[in-house]
Amino acid sequence: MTDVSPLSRYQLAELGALLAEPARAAILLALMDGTTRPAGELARIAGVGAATASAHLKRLLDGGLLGVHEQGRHRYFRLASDDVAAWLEAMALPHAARTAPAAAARDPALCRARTCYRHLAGQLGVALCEAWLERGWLQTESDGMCLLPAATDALVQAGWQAIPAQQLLRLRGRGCLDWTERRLHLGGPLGVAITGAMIDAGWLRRAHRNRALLPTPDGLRRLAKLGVRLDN
Amino acid sequence: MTDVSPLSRYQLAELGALLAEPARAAILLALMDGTTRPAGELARIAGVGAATASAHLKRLLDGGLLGVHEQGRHRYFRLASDDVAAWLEAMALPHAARTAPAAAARDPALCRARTCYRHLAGQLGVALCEAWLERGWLQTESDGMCLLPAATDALVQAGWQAIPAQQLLRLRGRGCLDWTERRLHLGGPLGVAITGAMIDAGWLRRAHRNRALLPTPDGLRRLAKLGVRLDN
DNA sequence: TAAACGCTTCGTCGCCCGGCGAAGCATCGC
DNA sequence: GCGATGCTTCGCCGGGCGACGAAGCGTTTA
Repeated sequence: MTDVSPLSRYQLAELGALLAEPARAAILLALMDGTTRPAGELARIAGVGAATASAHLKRLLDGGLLGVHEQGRHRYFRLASDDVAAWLEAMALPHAARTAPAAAARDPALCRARTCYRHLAGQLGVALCEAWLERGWLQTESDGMCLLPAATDALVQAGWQAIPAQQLLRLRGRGCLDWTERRLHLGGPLGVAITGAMIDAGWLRRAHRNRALLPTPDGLRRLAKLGVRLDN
Repeated sequence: MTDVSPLSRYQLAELGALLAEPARAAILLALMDGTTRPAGELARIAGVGAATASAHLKRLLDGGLLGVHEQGRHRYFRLASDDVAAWLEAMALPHAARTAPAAAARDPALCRARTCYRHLAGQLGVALCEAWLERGWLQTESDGMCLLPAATDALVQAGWQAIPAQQLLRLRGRGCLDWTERRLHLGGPLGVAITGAMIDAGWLRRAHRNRALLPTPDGLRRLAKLGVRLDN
């Protein structure tokens, strides 16, 4: 059979094989929050020895899923890009289809708002993306999205002061498929910048146990001013 | 480490393992066009013996990626759902990021329009979805999308007669992430119905070698009437 | 300079699993 | 009813790979 598919059986199998080991899966999941961790810590998280972890990390590196930053005798690993994070999120789709109600019941906070890599996802992430598109604050371009001045004006009016408007307008965003909502939310450098600033400003608070983000009462008020509301 | 992630390391590894074998990957890719094929044919496509293929099919079935329809001494396999097809498309993302320009150069037709499972994807699919959302013909709901009467009126006016308007209005659609465009196109039963009817009506023609869809001159005219234009 | 540390490489072991042929079990056709 | 056909199950073999300990290498600390 001639494979003219954009992804050949071998490439697909190769990608699958990278995930097919619990130790490697654990490493990737640990880096999903955008953190950068040394090899030793990842070995401990994965529950394997240093030698084994080193082999896994080399394989993930060669496979293009991880990036590395060498510093002295340490090697710090991170996900190669936002794309990889979005891709890992998307991996959860078949699983989510089967267990979505159960998962929602088990951890509603995670469905309401969480980090996807380093940007905002969940109901709140989707609501923000759609509301701003609706209002014309966010514009889809050929590849990605960008903010318009109307948006930065509104942000400043809502008490935003973390990042200068000029800088925000230069950042590019990108749609990222949300596995619980099955709709797009705002990722890319723009999404990361906005989310990080909202956390710093106390609009959102990181949960300790997982990737959930907890909106503060003040944050909810300010977000509502920006047209972003949670349904329930 | 406590895994409170919605997808545990073991679940992620299990999903990866399902793809990690070229034979299984070939089976899944062969079913990506929405076809239903008997075990023997899939064995031939995968290039393995009947016994081996049977084991692979059982595993994919247990993993929830395939569905089966028994008829006499034949067993016909298909992808379990549109979700699985969308998920497989999404698997191509890290690969597409690396080779997107090359792939586009190699097969521009595939990027312009193709089937994703059984619905329209590529530039044309994204253009259709966005144009109809823009015009208010397509409405996003809590889970999915649906067509509004304004859309069916326009379809009839453009010469559409394949499916009665009443029936179209009842079908549900769903956003499906496009791996070349990184934006949503219209999938789900609604997307499947519209795409199938467009092919039947001669607006689009299936390519022989791959999943590309070739718009006919007549089809392009009618699509333009419906607000759907290809950029280039 | 020596010892401690973080990580990788090497060598080895053991298990998992993909491959096949043979046999078994249905169904279809003559 | 009998053989052909499609598929599954069973048993076996072999290769691949994940696990670890030991050794090696470079960096940091004392």
